[in-house]
Amino acid sequence: MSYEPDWNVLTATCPSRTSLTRIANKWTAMIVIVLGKGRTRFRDLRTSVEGISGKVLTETLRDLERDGLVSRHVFAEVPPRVEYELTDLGRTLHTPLSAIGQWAEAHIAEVLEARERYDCQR
Amino acid sequence: MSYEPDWNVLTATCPSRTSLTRIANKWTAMIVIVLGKGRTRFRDLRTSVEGISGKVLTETLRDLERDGLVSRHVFAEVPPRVEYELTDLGRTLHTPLSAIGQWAEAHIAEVLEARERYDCQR
DNA sequence: CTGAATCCAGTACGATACTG
DNA sequence: CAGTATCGTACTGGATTCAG
Repeated sequence: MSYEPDWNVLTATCPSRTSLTRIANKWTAMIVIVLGKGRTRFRDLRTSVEGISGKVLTETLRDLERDGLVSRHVFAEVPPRVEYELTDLGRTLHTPLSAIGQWAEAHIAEVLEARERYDCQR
Repeated sequence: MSYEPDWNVLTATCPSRTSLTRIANKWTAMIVIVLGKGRTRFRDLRTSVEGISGKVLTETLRDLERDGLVSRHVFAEVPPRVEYELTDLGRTLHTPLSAIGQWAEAHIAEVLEARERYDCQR
């Protein structure tokens, strides 16, 4: 009922394409996967998502907040503490995105074999 | 049974991270979504995935082929005809990736509202 | 600790021209 | 038609520094 067939991610100018661009992204995927475990502070996200820089983490979280997928909770403390959490909308995205992460982990052996086959062959 | 908990996309050096990087990508998502409908020639992919350049389409298809997700079928004709198709492995990825595409289409209204709220508020 | 602001290298991507 | 090659540009993303 809420599905609107007018939206089509394959159409260059469709707004849903901009949304796809944001969520079909490795950083978004990993952040949402971590946030799926519960409310998390900035620092812990930084260490959980290995290799992400502070800049990219901040920017990605801002974008996710703007799109209504993540909520930001600031505590008036010293040192400051900021926690991030999936919104209801964000939670609906958690399942599909963690499916992607699990696919990567479950099928990496086959992918590595395929790469070796491809690379040798030339 | 086939799930290997040693693999973890959150670990920077884990091979599964490289696989995630490839598949958690807008072009990959759209190409796999189109290929899910069946074997497709290069030109038709080019027009189905609106806005993709020939260069990026070629490069992405090569990478997908290398990872064993897509197979390439060349016909010795003039003018040349090349068709692409999901492999068995690629087909296992089609469901999660089209779920992402459908999420983008199904929830774009909420996302747009959230953006408006966020942007006005500052 | 959070995260804004700079600076800069590397990459992604598009446009164009050209080949078989 | 299906590429390849080249080029220029815009964006991604890391490192560093600084402020609250």
